[in-house]
Amino acid sequence: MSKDTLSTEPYKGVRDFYPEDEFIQEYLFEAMKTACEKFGFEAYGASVMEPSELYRSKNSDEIVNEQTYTFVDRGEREVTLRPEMTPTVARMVAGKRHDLTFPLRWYSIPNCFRYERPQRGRVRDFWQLNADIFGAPGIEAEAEIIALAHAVMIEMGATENDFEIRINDRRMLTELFKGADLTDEQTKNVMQLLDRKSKIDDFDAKLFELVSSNQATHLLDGFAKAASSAHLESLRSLLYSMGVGNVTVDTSIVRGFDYYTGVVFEVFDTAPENRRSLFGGGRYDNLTELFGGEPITGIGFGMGDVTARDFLESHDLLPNYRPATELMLCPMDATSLKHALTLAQELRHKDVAVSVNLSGKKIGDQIKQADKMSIPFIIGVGERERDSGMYTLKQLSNGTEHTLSAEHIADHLFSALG
RNA sequence: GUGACUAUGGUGUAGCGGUAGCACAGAAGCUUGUGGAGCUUUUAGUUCGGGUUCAACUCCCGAUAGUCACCCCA
Repeated sequence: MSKDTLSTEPYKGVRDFYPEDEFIQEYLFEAMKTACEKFGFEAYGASVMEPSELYRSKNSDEIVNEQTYTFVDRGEREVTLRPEMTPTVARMVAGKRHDLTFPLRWYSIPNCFRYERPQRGRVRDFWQLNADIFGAPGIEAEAEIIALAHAVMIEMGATENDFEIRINDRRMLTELFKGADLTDEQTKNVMQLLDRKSKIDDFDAKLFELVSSNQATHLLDGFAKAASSAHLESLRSLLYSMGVGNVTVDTSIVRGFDYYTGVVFEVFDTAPENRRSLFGGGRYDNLTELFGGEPITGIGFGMGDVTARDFLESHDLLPNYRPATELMLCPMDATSLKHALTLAQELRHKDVAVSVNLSGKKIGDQIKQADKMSIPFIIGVGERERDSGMYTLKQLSNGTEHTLSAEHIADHLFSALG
């Protein structure tokens, strides 16, 4: 490998999806899509490029988070590849607020970009299911969103034993912080500490470093008492009645520190070797205010493809690869190749996914290729088939063969595939 | 951004301070209409750059890349 040849490695932190990988990816997206549509959500989409202003904080000119891909275009406009979908959907909803019918149920599976150091569960180009309900302030919307998150997991083949949904309510914290008389700065720091609580073992000591001992005592007392709230208990019992049984209240769930204002939740893997947060979401009330007008309340979640994939892998839930191609025609000579091309068209009209082997190799090698590609059926096409119009459909998985006329191939193949 | 660990054909792996092996994959051939196999032949490698040494894939330093953790996680 000399230095003047190009590397075949993808760009740092991004992935290639070879057919086997793409197959899993499509399986994930299909599960997400199926669950969302069962819940009455409509799909939307947008460009990966957004004006950088969308990610600037209101007060300062700085990008809210430095971990973005940002560039200047030829018209001197500053452009950012979306690091998340929520500002985009807030922009879209705010822009058509008078035309849209609320409450709105929308979902999308966009790819997002973050300039971060890659590691397990984190890449620079990832896909994320975003599902949100806008304009429904009640507990029922919260139940629907959490039930949807649950349904996505179930759709991917998980059982309730494989994961756990932990819910909390930020309003409990807001009141507690008010009671302890925390400054905004302290609130932010305590939130961040709380978010890491399960990962560290000196939570109390750290808390005393952040706030005065009176405040810390007040907070710790509050954390101990605030095991739940009437709202959370109602939500949990509502979800239970909807068949969502693996919900627990966990007052340490805060979801980082951003726009969440009410109920927040996080989905955890219950596998002992992988007890981490898979994804989460919550209620946000002020997201559309950047665009003016009356605020629109929203609740939603985002589920990344990387952690979803890791979850399926560790629970042995990944689907087995199956190629899209159902049948390969294996011509034995040049004349048969032309014949195979017309036969292929005939079968394609009947919705069979047909490939014609163009290698010119011997029939044995062609079968080998089909087998390696996991294509389930082959038909050898030679002089005998051309003359008789009868073809032998061979199923490679078990070696069974059936000799059929062209018009019966499709039906036979589909019934064998099930 | 900080740190730790790793780096051998395309892939997965041995190995030793003194000629780099193996398996799979790839290519060619034998068998010529059911042959998915077998056999033969063959292609292809020590990440890069310094240093120590008579001699470095091996030891040391640096770079690069990957992995993992921290940070962050919108």
